[in-house]
Amino acid sequence: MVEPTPIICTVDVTLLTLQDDMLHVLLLKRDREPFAGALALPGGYVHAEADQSAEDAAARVLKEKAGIVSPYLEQLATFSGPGRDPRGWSLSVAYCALLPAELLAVDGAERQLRPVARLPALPFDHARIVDAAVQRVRSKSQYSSLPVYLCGEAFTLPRLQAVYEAVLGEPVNKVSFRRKMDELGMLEAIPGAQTSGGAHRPAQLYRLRREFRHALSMLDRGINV
Amino acid sequence: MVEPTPIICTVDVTLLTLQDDMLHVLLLKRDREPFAGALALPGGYVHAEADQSAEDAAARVLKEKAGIVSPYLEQLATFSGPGRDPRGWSLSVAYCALLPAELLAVDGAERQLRPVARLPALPFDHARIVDAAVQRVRSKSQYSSLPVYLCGEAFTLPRLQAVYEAVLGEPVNKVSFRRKMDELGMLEAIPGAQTSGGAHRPAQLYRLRREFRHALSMLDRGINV
DNA sequence: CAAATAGTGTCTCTAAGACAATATCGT
DNA sequence: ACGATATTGTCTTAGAGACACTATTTG
Repeated sequence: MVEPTPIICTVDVTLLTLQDDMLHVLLLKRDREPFAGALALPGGYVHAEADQSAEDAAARVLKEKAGIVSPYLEQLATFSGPGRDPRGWSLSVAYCALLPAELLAVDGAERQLRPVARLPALPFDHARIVDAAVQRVRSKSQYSSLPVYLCGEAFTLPRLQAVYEAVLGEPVNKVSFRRKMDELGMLEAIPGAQTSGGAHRPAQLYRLRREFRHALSMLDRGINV
Repeated sequence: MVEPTPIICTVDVTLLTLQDDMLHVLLLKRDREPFAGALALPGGYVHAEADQSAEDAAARVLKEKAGIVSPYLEQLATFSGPGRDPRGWSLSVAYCALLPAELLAVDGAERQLRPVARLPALPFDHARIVDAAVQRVRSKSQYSSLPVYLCGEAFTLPRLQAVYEAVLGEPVNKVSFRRKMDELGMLEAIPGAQTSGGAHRPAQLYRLRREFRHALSMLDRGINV
């Protein structure tokens, strides 16, 4: 058998963040064909010369096209077929990244955050990719600490709870939430650091324990690939 | 920017089955380079001309190389990099299939079932792929009905429980198991059908309800992509 | 009826949610 | 002291597991 027809190999990254307590996705204005000028997910070719893996390519694309280095980058799924890209039979490895909104610079035209609940029409099969990302994040948030990636370095428990609620789209029980966070043992109170300003009791600030900074706890469900 | 260097696009399928109450994986003797003669996962190029998607390619490979049409075929993850295939920078979309052992014809030399707990050395990164498949199946079995794909058409509850225990590698509570199966409402007793032969009470035979034949219940955890 | 496995009833234990009391701020 | 939000204590409830009992077959 001979080498088959080359296949277009790309990566696409769904970068999710929280704005106004709603999940938003980063969209970039495409600067070349196909779909030049349209808003789309950051994406690009896998470069055999530059990349050591598809994940490397995703990180590179995110850095080059959006100037972002995300601490969380997870492979979602791979989408493929003859019809998803007008250039021909293509295959795209989709990734999902999470970032606190504070670390995200968006300028009006080129980079935009759009709420995932009201997306514009997207080129390729990017709508399906965003759907898969949101579903994955929701699902993992039910049993893992994934939403901490949407908070900054320091956060209060009420704030973290609000983030969980925003991601899950439903209220969570306060007592159970705190019990769970306590059991997980991933957070530590920042000594002496508390919120201030409101006309009410200040809240304790927490941060991820060092051991968990770069290793998200999945409760050993073995879901992550 | 010009089109980048072509990338080798393949699929690999981890077909798991149960033999002697242990998970086994199907390995084929490779008939061409690289690694001709070695045992490896069924795999092959994605054909832009023939396949409508990578999943199609996986189904085709399984059919052509092993003569199998699996009712369950799930995308696992995509593995890529310059070093995993001696032919060059390659990308493989890995799939996981499940099949009852009765439907699997293995001849001594060309096709073999090997226990996942004692795998021979495998070419490429096939060992990692099998690991990912086993992990995924174990994980999903904790909250879904996935193991029914390892049983045949009809099965008893004690048998199904044994399958769960084999997959999970730990005993499961009989009462809870039956309660759960009952709640799920996916099984139905086959009227009048019972096991026979043993010197003991016969067991009721069950089958998947029609609604669930081709739609595995994931308990709405939204894990599947 | 004895042995063996199938199927069920029920108690206990654990985890999650509801509810409400207490704590600590700014005004 | 009052309003507001944070934090904690405890009761209730739902689900999972332990255990033991009943049921049905063959020899």
